[in-house]
Amino acid sequence: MGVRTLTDGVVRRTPLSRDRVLRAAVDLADVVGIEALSMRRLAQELGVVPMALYKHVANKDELVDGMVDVVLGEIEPADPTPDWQAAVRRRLLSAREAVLRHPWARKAIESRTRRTPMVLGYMDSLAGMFRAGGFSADLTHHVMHALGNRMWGFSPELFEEARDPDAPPPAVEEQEAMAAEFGRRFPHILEIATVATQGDLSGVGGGCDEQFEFEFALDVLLDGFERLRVQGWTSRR
Amino acid sequence: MGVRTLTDGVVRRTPLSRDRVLRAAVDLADVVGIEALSMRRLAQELGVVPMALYKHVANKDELVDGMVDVVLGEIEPADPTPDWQAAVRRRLLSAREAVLRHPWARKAIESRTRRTPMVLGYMDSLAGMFRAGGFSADLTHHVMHALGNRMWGFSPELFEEARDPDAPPPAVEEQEAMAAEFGRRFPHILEIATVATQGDLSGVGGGCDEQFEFEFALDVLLDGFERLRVQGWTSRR
DNA sequence: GTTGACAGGCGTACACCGTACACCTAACGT
DNA sequence: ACGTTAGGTGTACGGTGTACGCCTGTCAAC
Repeated sequence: MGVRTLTDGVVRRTPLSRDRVLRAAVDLADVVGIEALSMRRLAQELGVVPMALYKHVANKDELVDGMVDVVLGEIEPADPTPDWQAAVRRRLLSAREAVLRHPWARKAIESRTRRTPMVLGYMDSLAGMFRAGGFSADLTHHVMHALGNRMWGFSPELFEEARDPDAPPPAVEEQEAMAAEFGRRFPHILEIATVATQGDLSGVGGGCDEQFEFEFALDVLLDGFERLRVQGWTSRR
Repeated sequence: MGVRTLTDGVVRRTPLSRDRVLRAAVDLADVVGIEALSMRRLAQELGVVPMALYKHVANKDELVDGMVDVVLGEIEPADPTPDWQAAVRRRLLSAREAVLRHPWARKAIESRTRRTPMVLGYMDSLAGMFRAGGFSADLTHHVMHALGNRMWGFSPELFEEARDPDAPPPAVEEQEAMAAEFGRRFPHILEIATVATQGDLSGVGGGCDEQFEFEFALDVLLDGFERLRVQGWTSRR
């Protein structure tokens, strides 16, 4: 025991803290992905026994909640602008940047159900931007719902690339046969993919410019919102 | 062993099949929720050993894919209408009904990454409705992305009710104190909730009419789409 | 100083999960 | 009559989250 005391006196770990745990979790998830993030793995990364984490985090769900809060903390604060549309747009693109820095954040946000103060704070400030832009509380409410997950800076990936990266590209003839069969069954999707990739079908679905899609949808929504606002839209009740 | 043969001859289970497995999984998930659905539990429900399932389903992911396909099979097929907007609207509301019948479907669809033929078929037919309505392949592409998960008939729940149902309602004074604190930190959300619930704050967030929110957002999008269509919108490339 | 509370890290243990692998058997085409 | 095979069985492995009790270093109060 004396020995332990001695070495303890020399090398002392910086003690854990909720903050250190969350940061480590974020860093780990950035590297290995959210599905490979386990309490055990995280503990190992921190040079600590798994149960030690539970002194700082109630359970894994709360850990993920905290991780989301960390990401949200990276979003630039709202800046006051007379043009609500530009302001909201800028804010959401900033949120998008934060989310894109952490590939796991999308899934984490989608799966979360608890609304932490951080989450509420963000939503509140966003709602405030609409209010300041002249939206009624009523309209603001529905507009927030209409934004949905896009208020976190992402839209669902319709064609998430499930391509196995180290699988060899299939033979040309086989590829053509599959394309033919595909085109017979799903002609419109083929057509869309052809247009989107300018004819290069070698990675159907992987060729979507997600940033463009996000801004496209966002602008459709914001324009629609503005139209409703100027015409004094109100839910009849 | 003779005994076994004898009883086997008398009571013979109807054999498993991929279809029976999927249906049982859907029914089970309807009752216990998707997170309580395990291969073991499902096998038990079917009166079979867990590994037996793997003769009909490659793994759990594929099982869930199949379950989603079952739900998608409940969506009413497209009906040809000159009015693309009404047709799409009707279709998505039908999809919504199917998804609402299976509370787990939302999460399952969100988490799925593989696009089964059934999924592709649905997306293809939806894209076809836009094409038939006069949308260019280009615009159809982006419009599908903009729909996002709403094409499956649901939008993200911003305020999923995390309320513990058997927790006793807090004392009135305590509730008021919390409301006061809440209002100080999140004034706009409080405001919105007040409007949405007509002053009854006894279940903030739980009072949203999801159906209304879905249709509201959908209409904003569809109207925006129509506007882009008539003005001949095209992505400059 | 001594002591006692306590915050925080440790170790063990449990129940559950998905699924690889070997086996056994009933049904069927030849 | 017989080999093949589809489909259900049993066992086992490595992983998960986390409940519970212990042990120790720190620090406030006496």
